[in-house]
Amino acid sequence: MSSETADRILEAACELIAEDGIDEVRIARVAQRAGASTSLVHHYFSTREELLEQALVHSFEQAGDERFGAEVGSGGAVEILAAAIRDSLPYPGGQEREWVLWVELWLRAVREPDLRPVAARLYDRYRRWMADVIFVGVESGEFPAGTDVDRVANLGVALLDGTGIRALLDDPGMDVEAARALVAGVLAGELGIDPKRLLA
Amino acid sequence: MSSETADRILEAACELIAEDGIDEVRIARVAQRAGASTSLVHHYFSTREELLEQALVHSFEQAGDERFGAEVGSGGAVEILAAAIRDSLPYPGGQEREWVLWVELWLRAVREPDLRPVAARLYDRYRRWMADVIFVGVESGEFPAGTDVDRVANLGVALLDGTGIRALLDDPGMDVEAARALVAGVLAGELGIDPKRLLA
DNA sequence: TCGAAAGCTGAACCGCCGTTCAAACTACTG
DNA sequence: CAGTAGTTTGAACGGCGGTTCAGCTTTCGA
Repeated sequence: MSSETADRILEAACELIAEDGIDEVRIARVAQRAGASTSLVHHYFSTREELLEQALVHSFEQAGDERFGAEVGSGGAVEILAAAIRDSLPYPGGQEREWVLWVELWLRAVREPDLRPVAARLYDRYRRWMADVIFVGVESGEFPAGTDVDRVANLGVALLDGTGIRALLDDPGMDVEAARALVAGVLAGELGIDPKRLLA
Repeated sequence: MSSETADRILEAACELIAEDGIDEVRIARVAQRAGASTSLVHHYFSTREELLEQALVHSFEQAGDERFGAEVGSGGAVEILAAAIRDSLPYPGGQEREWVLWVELWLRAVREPDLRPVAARLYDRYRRWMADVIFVGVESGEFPAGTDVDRVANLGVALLDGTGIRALLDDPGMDVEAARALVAGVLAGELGIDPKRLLA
C-alpha cells in the first residue's frame, strides 16, 4: 500500500501545498518534484482529490508529531510555557509555514466536513500538550493549586490562534510581539505569576 | 464606473464565493446568477482575478458596515457586550456565512499581500467597535476605571476568533456554547464583573 | 526459465473554462 | 436622421491540466 515511491509523491505534494496552496497544486508539478511521471502519480492515487486529501492529512499528522509529540521537557514550567508561547506564534522564519498550512486546513475543513476530525484531532493534541505544561506547573507549585488546567489550556490555545492569525496577516494593530505580550499577560494573570516571566 | 449591472454581477460573485469558495467560482455561474452573459461580465471586469478581488473587498466592506457601522446602542454596557459576544460567534443559522468568508479572507490574504490591508481594516473596525463598547462601560462606571480599553478589546477579538474557529469546525472540545462561556468568563474577569452577566 | 504481477513511462485525449471577437441593439446628442 | 458611445449577446478559440491507454521494464515466485 505505502511504497517508497508513494511516500515520495506524498511528500512532494505536501511541500507544494505549503508553498502555493492546495488549489495551485498541479499533478505535473508534484510528479516533477517527486522525480516521477504524472501517470505514476495516478498509479498510486487514482484521482487528484484523493492525492491532496491524503497529503493534507499526512502533512498534519507529521507536523503534530513534531510539535506536540515530544515529552514535556525538564526545567521550570514557567520556562516551558514561555517557550511554548514563543514557538507557537508565527515569527518570521519560524512557524510561518505551519501557520499557512493551519489556515489552509481551517478553510478546507469548513468546506469539507470529512476533514473536520483531522482538525479536531490536531486541536486535541495541541490543547493536551498545553494542559500538560500547565499541569506540571501546578504539581510543582509554580502555579496555584486549584487551577482549572483545561480551561487555561483552552484559553491559551484560543489566544495563540486569535492573535497569531492577525500577526500572520501583518495587521499593524497586532504584530507578533504584541501578540506574545497579550498572551503572556493574560496567562500570567490566570496563573498568578509575573507576566515578565513568560516573556523570557 | 459602477453601474447597476456591475453591482448585480458583483453581488452574484459574493454569493458564490460564500457558497462554494473562491476557487470554485466560475464566471459562467456568476453570469448566470446575475442574469447576464459571460461576455458582459468581462465587459465590466477584464479578468477573473479582478472580479474576485473586487467581490471579496465589496463583500467585506458591506459586512463590516452591517456589523460594526451601527452606533453603540443605548442600554447597559454589560448587555451590549453580552450581545456582541453572542452575535460574533458562529451559531448555526447565525453568523456562519460571515465566518466562512472570514476564513476565506484569511487564507487569501496570507497568500496575497495585496489583500492584507483589507483584512487589517476590518480588524481595525472590529477592535474599535469592541473598544467603544467597553469604553462606554468604563464611563458609566459599570467597568473599573483605569481599565486598559484597547488591551481588553484586543483580548476579546482574539478570544472570539480563537474559539470561534474551533466551534465553526465542529471541534467536540470547543462547541459554540463552550466558546461563549470561555470568552465571557475571561472578559468578566478582566472587567471585574460576574461572568453570568455576560451570558444573558 | 518462464510468466505473471507490479512499477513505470510518453504520448495522446478531451473537457472545462477564461478569454476574445464581431456584430446587434439601445440610447443619447447634434 | 446620422453618428457615436455604451450594452449586450452568441459563438468560437485556445490552452491548461486531469485522466487514460498501450506498452516497456523490472521483479520474483514456481
